[in-house]
Amino acid sequence: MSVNLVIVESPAKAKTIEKFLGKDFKVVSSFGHIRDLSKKNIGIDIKNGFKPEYIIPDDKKKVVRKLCKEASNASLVWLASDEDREGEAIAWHLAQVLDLPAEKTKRIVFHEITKGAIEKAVTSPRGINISLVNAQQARRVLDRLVGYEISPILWKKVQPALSAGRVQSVALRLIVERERDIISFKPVLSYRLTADFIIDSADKGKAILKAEASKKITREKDARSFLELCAAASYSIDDITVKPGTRSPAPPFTTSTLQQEAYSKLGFSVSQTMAVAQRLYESGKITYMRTDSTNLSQLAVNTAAIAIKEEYGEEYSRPRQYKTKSKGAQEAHEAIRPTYMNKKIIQGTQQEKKLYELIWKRTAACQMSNAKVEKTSIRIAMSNTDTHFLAQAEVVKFDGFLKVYRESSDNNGENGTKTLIPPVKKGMDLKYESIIARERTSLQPARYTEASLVKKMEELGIGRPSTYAPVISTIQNRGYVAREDRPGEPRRINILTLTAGIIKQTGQTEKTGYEKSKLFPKNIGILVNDFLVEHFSNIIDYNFTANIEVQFDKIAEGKKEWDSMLEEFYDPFHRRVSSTLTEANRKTGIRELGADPETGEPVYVKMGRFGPVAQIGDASDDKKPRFASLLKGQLLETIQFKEALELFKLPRKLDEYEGHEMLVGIGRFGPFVKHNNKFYSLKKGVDDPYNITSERAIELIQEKRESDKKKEINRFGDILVLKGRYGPYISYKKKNYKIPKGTDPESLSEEDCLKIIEKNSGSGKKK
DNA sequence: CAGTGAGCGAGCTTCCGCTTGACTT
Repeated sequence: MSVNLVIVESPAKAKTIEKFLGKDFKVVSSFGHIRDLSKKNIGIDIKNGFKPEYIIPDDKKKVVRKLCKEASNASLVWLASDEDREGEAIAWHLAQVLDLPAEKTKRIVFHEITKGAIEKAVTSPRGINISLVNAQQARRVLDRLVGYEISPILWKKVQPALSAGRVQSVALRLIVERERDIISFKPVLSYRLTADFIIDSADKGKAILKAEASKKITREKDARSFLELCAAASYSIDDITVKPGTRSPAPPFTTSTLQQEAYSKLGFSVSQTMAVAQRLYESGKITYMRTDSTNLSQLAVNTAAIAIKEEYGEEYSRPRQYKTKSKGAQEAHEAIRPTYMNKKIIQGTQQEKKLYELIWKRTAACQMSNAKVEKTSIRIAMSNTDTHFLAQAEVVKFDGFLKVYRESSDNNGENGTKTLIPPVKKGMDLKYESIIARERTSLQPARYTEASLVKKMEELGIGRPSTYAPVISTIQNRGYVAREDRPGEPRRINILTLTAGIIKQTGQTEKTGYEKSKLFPKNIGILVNDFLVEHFSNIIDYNFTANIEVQFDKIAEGKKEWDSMLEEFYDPFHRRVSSTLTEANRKTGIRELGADPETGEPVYVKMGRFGPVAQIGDASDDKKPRFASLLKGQLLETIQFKEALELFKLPRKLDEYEGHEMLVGIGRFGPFVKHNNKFYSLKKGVDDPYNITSERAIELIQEKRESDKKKEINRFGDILVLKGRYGPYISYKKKNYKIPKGTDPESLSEEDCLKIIEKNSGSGKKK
């Protein structure tokens, strides 16, 4: 009975701590929260001071049973959940559920998992801070009220199974508003004026000095007259300035910055990063990966200094501590760093190695010296005008942290001036080799990537490290947004080149609007957002979370009662919920685009039951309107009249072939020919469903039959033995079955196949 | 998987933050 029981949130943490504390202590984990609001009704007794109805979720019952048993065997229980709002609540729920008497219970906290920190924590226990717990309850209840009162309105007024919430709805709003910025964006044309000057020095030979003119030009006419001026001018260097500067490293990783850098440097999605980091954490290679803190333990700072001096030399080491500056940070953990800085490389999968290396480098860099740079700018005057050219270069004099880590920049458009500056002197005369006026367009606002959305959410203080990845999944799962690529469109760029006094005009095609893995809003997402902006503008205000956080802080400080805070919020909120339910119209996003040239009937687009549709004519007793689904990527908001009419040209009938009609259409997987109930895909970039001929369709059918024949190993009536991408398999009545390992697919008889099918369909539970 | 576009209105959907497995394909 003389055992000390320590309860922490994470099992990996429990394992480490147990080692530090010795055999008088048993350390177990609660696996996060052990109780939550009931899902029945709303889980809150609103009329009774917002009393929460807590239940233990099914997947937590086993843990709780175990904790109960351990607690009853212990003489002292140490609640060591994190030192933030959620952690305090976990401790409180544990005390409640495990029925721990006050004299048997101690609350301890530590911010880093080091022997010293834990030993110190044990010497200074405290009680549970009920004000902090109440702040968490207020947070939890408010989120439930918002989510569970608004979502059902969407089911009635927009579509079933949709959702709204304090965090997800703001994330969605960011994406929708950015798309609108792009839609209304008008590119501004201008000319970029660059020159290559020749430097001829006796000892080093010919070199090129690249420079850009100070002038802003928007019209081709002006670009041409400027080049004419250039042709007549003489050039000389009239000023050289050299400025020293320093660059300092970025702070160590938090969840959000890790997600951003893993995305841009390694191409990991946000959820992928978290999954890989989780494995590194569980195998003891890195510290906890869900954190908003940039704090490093003293131990980490010291070991980093040793590792850096050993690897790069004394002059590269510069120990630093960082202060967290993000909004609403709760600082329960350290920054994300390697557990052991002396391990630069680890064993593991490719992904684990890459992510670990990234974390190691970032951590090392933040404990390294500043880089010293020298910025040189050279001004080149023209003899016949005030306009001048400027050549700029930056030379790294001492690399410092840049030796291991360079943070990726957001604006991937501008490529920094990497030009080396040849030896030049003030007053030197120059000759140009070429001067180019190149047309360019201003860049449209950038669509969010998963990673840049996380960055924005963190700036606004919405979401927490543990929820960034899930929220991004939610808005995709609801069909509000999709991660997509866009091929971009070619655009003709005008170029004027001056060489040897002669101006030549040429052109070049550039790709504009190319997008890779960006978040695009979908029609239903836009409708939901607009509905929420219209009826719940205060909830999806970008400052809503920041404002209520101030209230939560007051509760945490004991300066405000949590039920009265909720009442102040709920009364006007619920009135708005009721009035929206009775008054708001159904939201379909309907737009009338024009009149059908054939019948004169109105043409609409709107959100239908199965997605966005175009419609010709109105429904009446004797007439049905015609419908056609919008194509993937077409928005109700931007689709043009002509594009809508195009949709009605499909499906299109072709000639008969082998006694069956051929039909061309566009389905979920793109354009197809349907023949005798079988589907044949059109070739991407080759065939066009609006113009494809019967001859070409027959060709496609025959090609597909040929390639299917090659896949076929054997056939018994309905049962097919086929060669697939992942090896041989059996196909029967549109279902596929794995062939057991070590079986020769050629030798399978009909009976064998039936056995396999029977065996595998018996256990096939469908979700 | 390649359509549908309506309804008598059953019964369901949904939030945010803590934390990891338990299941198959």
